[in-house]
Amino acid sequence: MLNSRQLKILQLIIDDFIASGAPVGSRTISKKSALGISSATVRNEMADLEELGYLYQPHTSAGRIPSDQGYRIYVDSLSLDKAIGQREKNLIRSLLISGKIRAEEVIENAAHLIAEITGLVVVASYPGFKKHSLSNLKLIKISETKVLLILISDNEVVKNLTLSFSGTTQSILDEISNALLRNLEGSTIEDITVKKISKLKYDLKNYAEVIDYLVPILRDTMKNIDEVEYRVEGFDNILSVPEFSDGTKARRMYQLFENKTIFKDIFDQITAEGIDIRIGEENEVEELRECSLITTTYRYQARDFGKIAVIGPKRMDYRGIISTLEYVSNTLSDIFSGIYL
Amino acid sequence: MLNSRQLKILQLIIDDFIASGAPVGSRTISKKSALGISSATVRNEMADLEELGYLYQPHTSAGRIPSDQGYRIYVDSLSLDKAIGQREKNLIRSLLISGKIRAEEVIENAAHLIAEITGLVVVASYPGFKKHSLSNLKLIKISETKVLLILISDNEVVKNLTLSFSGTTQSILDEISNALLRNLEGSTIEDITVKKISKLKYDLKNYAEVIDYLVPILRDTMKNIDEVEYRVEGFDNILSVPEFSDGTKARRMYQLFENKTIFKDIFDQITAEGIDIRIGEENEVEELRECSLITTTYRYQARDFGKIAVIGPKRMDYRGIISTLEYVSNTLSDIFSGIYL
DNA sequence: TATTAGCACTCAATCGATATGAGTGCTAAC
DNA sequence: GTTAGCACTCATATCGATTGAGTGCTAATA
Repeated sequence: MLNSRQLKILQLIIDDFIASGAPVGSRTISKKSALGISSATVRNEMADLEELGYLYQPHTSAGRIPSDQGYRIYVDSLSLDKAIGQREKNLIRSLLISGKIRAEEVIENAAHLIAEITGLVVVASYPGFKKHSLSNLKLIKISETKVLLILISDNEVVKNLTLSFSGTTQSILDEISNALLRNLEGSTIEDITVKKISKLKYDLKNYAEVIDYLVPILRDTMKNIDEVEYRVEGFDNILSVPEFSDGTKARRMYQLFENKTIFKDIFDQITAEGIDIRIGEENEVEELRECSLITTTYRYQARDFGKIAVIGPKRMDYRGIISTLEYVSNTLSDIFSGIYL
Repeated sequence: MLNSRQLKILQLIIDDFIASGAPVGSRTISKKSALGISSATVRNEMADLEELGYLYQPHTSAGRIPSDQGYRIYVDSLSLDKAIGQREKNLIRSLLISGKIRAEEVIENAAHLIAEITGLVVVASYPGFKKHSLSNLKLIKISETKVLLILISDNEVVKNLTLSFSGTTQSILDEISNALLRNLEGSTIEDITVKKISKLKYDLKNYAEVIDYLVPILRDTMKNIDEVEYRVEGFDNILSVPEFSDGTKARRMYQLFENKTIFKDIFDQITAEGIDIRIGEENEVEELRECSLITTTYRYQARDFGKIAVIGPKRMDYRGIISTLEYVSNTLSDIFSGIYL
């Protein structure tokens, strides 16, 4: 479709636009390119590229701006060789392997780091929970009226739930905990049903009354476990991006990031491993139609995938972001596979 | 210092400025006031009020804007009768007593609600931890290499800490947990020292080796417990306030709210119970010099106080905010004193 | 046939001059 | 003490002219 000179020109225009944010004129390209081509020739090519839908003019006498299609060609033709150097890689690696033990903290670190490097907003998902099997469980007395339920999945995710539950002692709770664990260990968390919990009564005949009281409370509480949680880092970066710095837009963005269900939808759509790029209108989510979204997956333990997304204006440094994201997600996969423990 | 007419005029000017955000002229006040006074008279009074430092003009031919001192007089002279009606009170009460069990959730709810009502940013502190005594403790195995330490204070705050700790079983951990609790129960959390933990060795001679291994890990982890944590709600509101909606200012604000140590300082300064109002330059924190900060305390259990602050432009609805804040904090005190359980 | 120089044309952005009007301060009269 | 009246100030809005970056088209050139 595009000959190599057209592609070259398109790339130069987009590079320039990403850097400057202003429509790019033919003279700029004529001077920049090593093609030895006059501005008039560039103009002709530009007119062709516009006809093909890769560029457009905000008004007649202005330069060209890339369309979503233009960005798409540009991104697809990017070579990522040496987009980030060994020094940056070493820095990233050393910052991520910083002795944090909890997976959540490692992920927050990673998201924060990417936000710093890219100057954009980063959303990261924590490892899943409900589809994993229960590996440990404990009931702990908080006060006369409250009990804490700790659930641990086999992918090492910890959940705290508080139950309204009076008139018991820690030693009773310990016995119940042990019995519950014996009965439930290995079931996936979403499979823990009233039926399974109720079996406990046979196991702990002495506490039948307590169990009857506990069962409905447990069931209600388990329903409220969130499947996946998200972390947003670097929101303030977007406030410096001219495209979003006006109050109304910034506010809409903030509300977008507050609404975690949207990110469930976004992440659920992305099934392929590796880098996924959505430019402008390619985003199904209305609110992101003016943005580009670059997502990557990292492997968390054997079967689980976590996701990290960078969100910013379409005018972003795709090369650098893709490389950074790839490198960070690989490092995370390494960390979670236990290589650095 | 001020006669009653001057005070009345000052109040009218500030009311108008709070509503409109634009400098207030003499004609506006002359028409509005029921004083039956001409604009010329108002101008004379305004000139006096300016001389006294309660008003100023952004430029010669503009109306007046209240100074920090002006706001101070205004706020001190506010009557709060019926600032919020019974209907609003009932609504607030019913939304707060919504069956949430965890104190953190109740506080988040409250902060969110205040942010909604006031249209401003709300910062709330969670109950303290370190100065309270330990009431329960449990070590729970997460994986071959990780152990979860749960600490519960007598004011019902729960902390999770993850330790890097291999080669043990849950039943050993249970024994250690029980022994630890026996030794430490009742000590305040900040008083838990290596010495106290080390005593364990006499208690659990069989596990001396495990204890030796555990002690330094425990000590390091305990050091990293945050004393107080904060919740920020309604940041997006500030993006709609003209005074802050430009990108740079909004960003600085965001970073202010991200930096939780600043709120430790701010809250620590406020020692009195009840409502505390800081207007503009009255704030010690540089970043809040263009804002007003209204803080209130609620009683959390017997000895503990939590704090909630509303932050916004000096041009804010003091009457409504103070009343809302007072009502919410009283309701929280009631909830935490157990009245609604 | 592809390239380019040249030129007329477009249009956002900038600038300066002018007008508008909200609001003041002062004075003199009530 | 209050107020009508008036001159004055100054931010803001308006309008026309200018500028300049950039285009599209045409005709000449390689």
